[in-house]
Amino acid sequence: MRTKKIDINRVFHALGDPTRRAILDRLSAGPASVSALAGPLAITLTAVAQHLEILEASGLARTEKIGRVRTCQIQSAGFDALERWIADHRTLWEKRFDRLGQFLLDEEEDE
Amino acid sequence: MRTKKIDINRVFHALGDPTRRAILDRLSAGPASVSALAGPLAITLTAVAQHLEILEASGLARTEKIGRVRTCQIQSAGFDALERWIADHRTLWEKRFDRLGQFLLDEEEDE
DNA sequence: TAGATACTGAAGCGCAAACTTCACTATTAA
DNA sequence: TTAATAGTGAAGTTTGCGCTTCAGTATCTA
Repeated sequence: MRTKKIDINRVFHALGDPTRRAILDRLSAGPASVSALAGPLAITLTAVAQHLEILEASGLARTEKIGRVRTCQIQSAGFDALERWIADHRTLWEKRFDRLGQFLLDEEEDE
Repeated sequence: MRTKKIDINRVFHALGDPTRRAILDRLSAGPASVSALAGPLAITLTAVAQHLEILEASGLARTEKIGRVRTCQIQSAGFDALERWIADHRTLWEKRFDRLGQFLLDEEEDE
């Protein structure tokens, strides 16, 4: 199964906005129409549609229009890319890390 | 060991900027001074310092000034919070997910 | 067929955020 | 003690982004 290529830059930008994360929260509970998403958010339908474009382009959501209703749902591709990015960076720096040093710094931080 | 509370909003905002991710890339290879970080980036020292403030506030980096040199390094707290967020949201929606539906959608996507 | 519903497109507004400049302080080196 | 280095602080510029309005189009319902 081939997977669409995800631009990690888009993913981070998409997740940087609280409203878009709220939309993803809502979609976590299951698919929803654009109107349903707009409901609890105090913004216009247009604004929601714009957020959805960004979420789609980043691979975090997918939408499909049937009749006059556009149904939206979460997509894993964006999340996969994000987890990969974290894992990559983590291994890089954890490898060369002075664990004692960090431990001491963490202790000191608890003032 | 008590851990400092991380605001996930700050984390996402911090990671939303490519320059800040470049700084983290560089810090993955080990600690660096502000000047060293500014070197390869085509921006002023002041700009780098501003990015570092944001990275610190989000728990993605820590800095310490010794003499006239401020040394910067990666901090795990921000990354931990990020991974937690992904894990939380993933389980939420994966639980109620129609796997066959997604499979078909993924296939269709490979045009 | 008429009206309501569900969105779309284009254009514009306002603010936050990234970046700059420049003057300044503190530390180290000659 | 002079000069160079490393970074800080405040203030201003500019651009992008989230949002709005408003005028459409397509679809469904009575």
